[in-house]
Amino acid sequence: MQNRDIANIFHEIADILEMQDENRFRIRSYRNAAITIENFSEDLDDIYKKGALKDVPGVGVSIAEKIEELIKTGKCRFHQELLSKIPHGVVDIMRVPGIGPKHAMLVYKELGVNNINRLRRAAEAGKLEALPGFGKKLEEKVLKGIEQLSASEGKFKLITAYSYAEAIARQLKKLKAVQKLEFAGSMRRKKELVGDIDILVISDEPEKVMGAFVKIDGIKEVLVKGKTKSSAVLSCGLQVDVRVLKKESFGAALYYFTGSKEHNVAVRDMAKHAGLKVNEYGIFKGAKKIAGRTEEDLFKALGLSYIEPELRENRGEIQAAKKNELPHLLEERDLKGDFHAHTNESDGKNTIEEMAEAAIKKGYEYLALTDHSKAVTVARGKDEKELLKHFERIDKVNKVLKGFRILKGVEVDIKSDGALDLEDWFLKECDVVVAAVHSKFILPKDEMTRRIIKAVQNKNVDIVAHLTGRLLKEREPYAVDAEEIFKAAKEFGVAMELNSYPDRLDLNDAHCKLAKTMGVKIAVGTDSHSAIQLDNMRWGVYTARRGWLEKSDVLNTLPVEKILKIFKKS
DNA sequence: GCCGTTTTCGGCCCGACTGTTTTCAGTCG
Repeated sequence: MQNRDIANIFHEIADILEMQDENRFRIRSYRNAAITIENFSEDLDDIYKKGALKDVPGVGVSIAEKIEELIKTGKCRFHQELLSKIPHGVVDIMRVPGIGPKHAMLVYKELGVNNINRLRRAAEAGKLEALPGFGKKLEEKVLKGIEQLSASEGKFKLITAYSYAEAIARQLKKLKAVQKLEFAGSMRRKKELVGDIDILVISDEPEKVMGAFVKIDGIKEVLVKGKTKSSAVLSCGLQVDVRVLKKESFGAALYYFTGSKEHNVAVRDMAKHAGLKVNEYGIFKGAKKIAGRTEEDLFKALGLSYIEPELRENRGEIQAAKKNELPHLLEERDLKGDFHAHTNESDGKNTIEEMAEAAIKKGYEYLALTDHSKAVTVARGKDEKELLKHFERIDKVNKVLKGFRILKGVEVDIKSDGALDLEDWFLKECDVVVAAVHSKFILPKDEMTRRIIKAVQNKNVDIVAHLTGRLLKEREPYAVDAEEIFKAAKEFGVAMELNSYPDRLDLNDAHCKLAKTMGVKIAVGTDSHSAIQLDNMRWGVYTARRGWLEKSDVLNTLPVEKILKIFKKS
């Protein structure tokens, strides 16, 4: 049973308890546990075997027992009992915007509505209007909500959200009334997938900003329009929230609306114990406001060092900030090169020269060209002989480049038994060997893990690329024991790639943090298939930052001589 | 149901907007 499945069950337990109007703190416990589990990089299965379930934050006696039951039997009696009272479909109803636990329970009890389809029929028949607490407007809202639900199902890749958000920001910034504009929310925290765009604006004329926002290009429907807050849905299904604030409280609002919710709750809890109140207008000691203008002021007032947005997930950053032990996060300008790029030799678009030129423009000292090996036929992979010829061409280009070096590399395929697709004598000739899986994604976890570890053990391998093979919103990660592979990587001095391709971001943030604590070096690479894609490094750096990585954790912050020494074949 | 530099019991974040209501409950972030 995967972490994801266990988390889903705890979410559902929380949902049902909510509908039953249970103690809200009990509900929160299940919710917290679910959130922790879905973000956990280690498999609960393994933690259970180590007997360490209760070390997981938010997991106590009761939840640990349920996890054990789920791992052993695949089921949880408590969950089943709850479901016998309130079926799946009723819980689903709460996904309709505007419908919460109270309304969902009401329509189930009064009208027997037990799924979204029936809810729609009931609304269309005008049956909701008559219910206590409902009315004509709420009924209309439900119908709209159901429509919206199917349109906006799922989240958006960070890169997609950015492209929409930046377009909206450009339009809003044209207004004189807009003095300052910032993105907040999960987008500012650089989560790989985001559910909506949060925009904060400083203005003394909020009506003008609200008025202009709801008329912006690309808006399909306005959901809420208030004095200082409006929400709208774009035709792509992405929701945009805009809030207008005064200068004096902008820092507090930016902090508040950046989240995460879990981080905010923990910080406000801490502040409360210190006799302070934190809200989106500032920090208050009694009635007196002691901070609010900037985020820096806020952290100071809270006795914390500044926490970068990417870290605000309540994963230990608050404790670290108290002790002034936060990491100094990686920045894009720390990077001196890129270890993963393709040319038109295999499935890339550009030539050796064009790729080098683009890397030089980025200010890099080196770029590894790592075309595919022969087994990856769809990518026009090459054999040893062909790649040697390719290397000769690279040598020629290198001769005329000054202060820059193209590293001769390959992305060698890891075959299903863990053997490499190219012979050792050839791999020895390479400056950089990147190894990766490109086929048979469906192997059982232990086989896949063994397969990759076997590649790690090959003396010529320097980096393992895109460990889980996931494609965001398209392909699930394949089953693999990251911790075991990191152990091997540490032992054999192999680096793990953080693939910056915006659809991959593989390793993910949790993997990065785990690798760091295990002392495994990370290579941030773009896997570029064209010159322009070298700019994708940005997305990898964001994920690295979310994974607490510092300059010293990342291999391609080193100068080329050191890199060559590290990669030197023995 | 979880948790502990005040605690093993008594706490557990905070405000805007909406709709259905005449003062507030529900939902959302």
